Amino acid sequence: MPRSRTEEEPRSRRSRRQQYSAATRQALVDEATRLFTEQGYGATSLDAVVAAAEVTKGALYHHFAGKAAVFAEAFDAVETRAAERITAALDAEDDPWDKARAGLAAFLTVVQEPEYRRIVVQDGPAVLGYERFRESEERSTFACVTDIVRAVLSSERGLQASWAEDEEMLATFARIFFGALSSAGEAVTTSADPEAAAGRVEAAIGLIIAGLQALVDDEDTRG
Amino acid sequence: MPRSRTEEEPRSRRSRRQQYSAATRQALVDEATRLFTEQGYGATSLDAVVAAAEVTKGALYHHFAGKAAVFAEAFDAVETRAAERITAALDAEDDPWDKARAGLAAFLTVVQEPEYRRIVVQDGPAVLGYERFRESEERSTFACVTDIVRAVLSSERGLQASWAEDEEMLATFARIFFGALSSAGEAVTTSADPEAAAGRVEAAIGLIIAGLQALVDDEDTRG
DNA sequence: GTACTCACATACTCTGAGTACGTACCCAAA
DNA sequence: TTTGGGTACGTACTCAGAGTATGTGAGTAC
Repeated sequence: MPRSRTEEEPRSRRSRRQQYSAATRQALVDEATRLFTEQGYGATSLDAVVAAAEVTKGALYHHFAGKAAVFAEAFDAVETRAAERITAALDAEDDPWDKARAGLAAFLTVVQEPEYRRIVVQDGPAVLGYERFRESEERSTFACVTDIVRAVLSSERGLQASWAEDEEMLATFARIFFGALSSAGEAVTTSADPEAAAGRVEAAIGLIIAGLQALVDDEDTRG
Repeated sequence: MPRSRTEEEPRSRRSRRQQYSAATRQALVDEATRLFTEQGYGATSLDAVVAAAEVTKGALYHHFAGKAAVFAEAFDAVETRAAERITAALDAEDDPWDKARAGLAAFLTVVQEPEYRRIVVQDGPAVLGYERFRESEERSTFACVTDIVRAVLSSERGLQASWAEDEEMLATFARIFFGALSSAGEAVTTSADPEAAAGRVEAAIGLIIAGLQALVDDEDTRG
């Protein structure tokens, strides 16, 4: 039994008009994401986007400030999905080192996807500007890496050296690992044998981590 | 005493006209580099470039295939200079570990310069395409890192584990360190206190390397 | 029902990349 | 010295595409 129209409607908060509007906006973002991924930002015209979404430029400029704003929306969506997937992989593990391994694998998977590679890695910095690019990164994928590093450093079986409590040193380590993983992911993607390349990356990262553990062990044994 | 004009002129290979032409081309590249650095690729019009170089679009399109070709020329120049500077820093050292330290410092310096940040890091991938971007990188700065890693791995005081001879593993390590350094350089640049940030980066990288050495030492002591 | 507003569509402007073509000057051969 | 040709530009254009101004019709509130 529907309530009075004058009050707020809890079942469907948004009016029909608002729902249509949201659908139009979503269609624009979806088609833009697809075209940006296939052709890149520069080679994609807004005419092509609005044609694919079956609307006109008027609709696009009603919802967005301009071409860059559409891209920003697509960019955020892709980055958010990427971060969510990595986070999900992390949440499936309890042990910090298992988290690290799972996160590494998830990261390597994500950075190989066309949407992420084209929109985030290739066009992101140029279109959004490096500053804004970095901010988005900081909130999503980089945050994942920071979580992993923090988990490893603070675990009982982890690295307990004095620099583990230094927040800035932690950020530095996270930044270094993040760059290493991004670059490594690129190497995996462009490799002729991605499986083998991923194995080498995991082995190399594993060695680096084992090395850090060895340092801690040496400290422990010496007192 | 000038020779016959019909023969080749060894002292000045290029005719006056060719010299003028080369100067025009160079002026275009120089001004384009400056404007691309200041405003970015997208916001820089070719009209602004030719105006700054005091020529017309006819001259530009005589020398270059288009806007992207001008950028590619500027890009290559910036990357080449960066690689030369890092190489010079490496050549000043003999010991592999000193090379690594000097190379790290040189790398961190280079990636902080506006030309490199804007043209290579920010706009390079989008304008040239990731494929071509990677190829240029491979020949210049990434080659420097590979040299460092190779030197360290093959030195007597270096890491002599079995994976040191594996070329693909070497490339993987180089790729990882390269990404780590690039990302770390970014962190240094955007830091409020770049000096301190650079110190943290060098400390963190130093720890990672020390960890790898510790692994080798353990192997040695055990047999 | 009526006035009002939001969500678009249409038709335009305008910047900037790329092109077609004209021209002056250098250089080599006659 | 002349002449012919090719190079190195300059000039004037086209055209695609981003952004804008304004019209309009379907909701929505009262």
